[in-house]
Amino acid sequence: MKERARPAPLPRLILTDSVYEAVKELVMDQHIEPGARVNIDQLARDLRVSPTPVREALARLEMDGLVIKEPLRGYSIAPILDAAAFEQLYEVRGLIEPFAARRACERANRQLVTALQREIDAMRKTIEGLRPEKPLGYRDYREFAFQDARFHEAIAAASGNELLGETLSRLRSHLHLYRLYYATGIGPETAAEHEAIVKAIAAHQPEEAAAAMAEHITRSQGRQRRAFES
Amino acid sequence: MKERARPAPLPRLILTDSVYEAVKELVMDQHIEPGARVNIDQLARDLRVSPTPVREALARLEMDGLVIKEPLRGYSIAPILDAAAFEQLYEVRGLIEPFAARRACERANRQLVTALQREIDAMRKTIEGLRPEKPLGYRDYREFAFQDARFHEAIAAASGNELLGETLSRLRSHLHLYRLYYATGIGPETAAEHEAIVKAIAAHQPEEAAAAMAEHITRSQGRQRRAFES
DNA sequence: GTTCCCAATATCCTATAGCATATTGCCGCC
DNA sequence: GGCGGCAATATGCTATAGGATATTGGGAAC
Repeated sequence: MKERARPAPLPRLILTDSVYEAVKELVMDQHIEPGARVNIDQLARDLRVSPTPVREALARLEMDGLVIKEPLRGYSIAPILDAAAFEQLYEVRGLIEPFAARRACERANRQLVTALQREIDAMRKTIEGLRPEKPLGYRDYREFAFQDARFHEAIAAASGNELLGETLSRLRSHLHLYRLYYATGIGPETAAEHEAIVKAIAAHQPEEAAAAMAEHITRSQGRQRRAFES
Repeated sequence: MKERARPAPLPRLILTDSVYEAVKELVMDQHIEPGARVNIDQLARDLRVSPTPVREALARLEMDGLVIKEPLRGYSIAPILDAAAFEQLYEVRGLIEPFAARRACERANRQLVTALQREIDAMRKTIEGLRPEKPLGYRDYREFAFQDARFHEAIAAASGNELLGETLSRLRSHLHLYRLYYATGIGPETAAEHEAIVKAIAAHQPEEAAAAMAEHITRSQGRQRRAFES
């Protein structure tokens, strides 16, 4: 028989998936800075896995635009969004998201409204939980960014067009944008604008919902842009 | 010294990229049918490479949605578009492409117009080159599909928003859609509709360009849908 | 002092071997 | 005759070793 003394280094689902998520978090949480080289063997040792799943994970992340592979030099973390890419991202969001909001409103039911409202409440709770005297940790920004993302994803999913939601989450720059939240400052404006969108959906007014979403995207762009230029 | 008698099995750029393109063509050209299992080792032997680049290529293709990975069963070719996904694809295209056409028209110059016109002429040449008595080979459909794709990509690229073009080409279903061209039938309608778009762009009429593109998408959807239901 | 060349190093890329798990066919049992 | 369990097989997953190439540092020549 064989002895079973191996310490089981990771939770073990599909190793490649675990590595993919792990590296994604590593980048998004600023533990690796943009432009830095990524050594495959080193990363494999750190995560206690073999290089093969690391390679597969990096190949996926390259499709996400989060890392860049140069022919015989290896992988490196993609640079942060520049001003032009930032404007382009919001132009595409401004095109897609109001459309998704209109569709979602046309098909909306009670469940969707309560789910969206629950997300808003959670965000308000996060904001209230912050102590002014205590500096904001990256976990605060992280939580806030996730709540924002979940709200927008829920609307896209409710549009009845799955491809629309996929297209939105594939906007590779979303991941980079997450990093920007660090500088954005967490304010109650986001929750208020979300509230306006939900109100229009609850009233079954598709055009109002689309307009509220467009307004939200524009204002969000303005907030991020201010933080961006500093 | 070392002897150099190795036969150099592939052109050798970056092996992973070559495998990626090779598998993509294999699927798009119907050499592997949807739903079929893909054996990594077998594929590696066929292409005369080691399993590692095959793994990386398949990981990328999974992000494209062209193959599916099941936990401990391996990869298989993604199933063809169903009717719902087909309608969703055209809904998204109908949202994005007229916008791209409007932007491209606003920024258009002489070069763009001539480039687009050249593409249309090439497509007309392809159509005229077909002999009625000779059955259409897959190379004919392939050539036609590529010309159509190049036209749309050129407009998206000219929009001034790179992300718009990337978003469009990332619509994973485009690859699947290519397979549909086999059943669509090649007609002169496509070239004529392209012509209308270019005419609007040449006249610097952004709204007309957007309308012409929207009309083209709708008609294309109708043509494909007919072939789709057979 | 600067530039060019060479060597040493590091890293990626390829290949192969061993392990774990899912699947399939067969046999026995009910 | 149908069903459940078991064993054999196939396949994907992990790990490690060796070869090829780009990069970097030092030394010599100008």
